[in-house]
Amino acid sequence: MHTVCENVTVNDTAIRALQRELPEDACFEKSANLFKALSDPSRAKIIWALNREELCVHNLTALLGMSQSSVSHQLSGLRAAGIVTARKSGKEVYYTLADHHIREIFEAGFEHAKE
Amino acid sequence: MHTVCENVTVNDTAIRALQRELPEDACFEKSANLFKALSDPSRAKIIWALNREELCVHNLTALLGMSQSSVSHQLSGLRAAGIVTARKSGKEVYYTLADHHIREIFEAGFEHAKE
DNA sequence: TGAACATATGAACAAACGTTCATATGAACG
DNA sequence: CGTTCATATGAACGTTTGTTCATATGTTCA
Repeated sequence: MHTVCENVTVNDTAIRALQRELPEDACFEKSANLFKALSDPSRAKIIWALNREELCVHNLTALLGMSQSSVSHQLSGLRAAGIVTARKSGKEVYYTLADHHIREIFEAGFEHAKE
Repeated sequence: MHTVCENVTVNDTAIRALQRELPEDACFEKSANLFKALSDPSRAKIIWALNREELCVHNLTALLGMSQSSVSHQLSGLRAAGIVTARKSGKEVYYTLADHHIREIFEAGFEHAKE
């Protein structure tokens, strides 16, 4: 039997109880992927901006001082992750946040970050 | 003058207005760092477990099927990021989530991730 | 003190990431 | 058509990240 440190509040059986509740690995991966989308300053800027209004790639580029290529690459990742949706209008492609959960999670983290 | 794609809803002056509201880079970095702490499956597991109860390193190791070293390294990062706090008791060190904001943000993202 | 246990930490390494550069696609308009 | 503008995409590159292995620190107890 492997050794597990014994103490008053948590013992082996408590661990086993927790283990039965432990969600599947896939859950943790999905959740991690969601947070990963928000875990880079450039993406955070993009998301902050899209949380204000629908914007096209050029707008984001001009607003955030990033290169067009970088913005485009990041948007492509965000779209693949289901964070943003794209709407094509002539030459331009307009992006928006995909749903209100994203807004809420981002806002909660962003507000918390500035103490 | 640089070119910005013109259209009905977003024009140059709207971009400039947004730009004035744009938070400082440091804000985005802090926010990104917060989300980064939640953006890895291993850390997500650790945080999920600590969201249930205070646990020592060995407990986490046994519960999550990770190596002791890996758990320790991750906890050290999470502590540096202010996500968890440590309490020493004899040989063991017990970890807890640092505050309720972390709980709420993690729970919101975790719940959203499983649709 | 010395052995056993719990945790921390440094070096090494492969994998993932974010940017840039160059170029491709595709729409608008003369 | 050909040019210009908006966006996408692939390759290359340096950086960051997460894990492992080995070892160090520190505590308990005989």
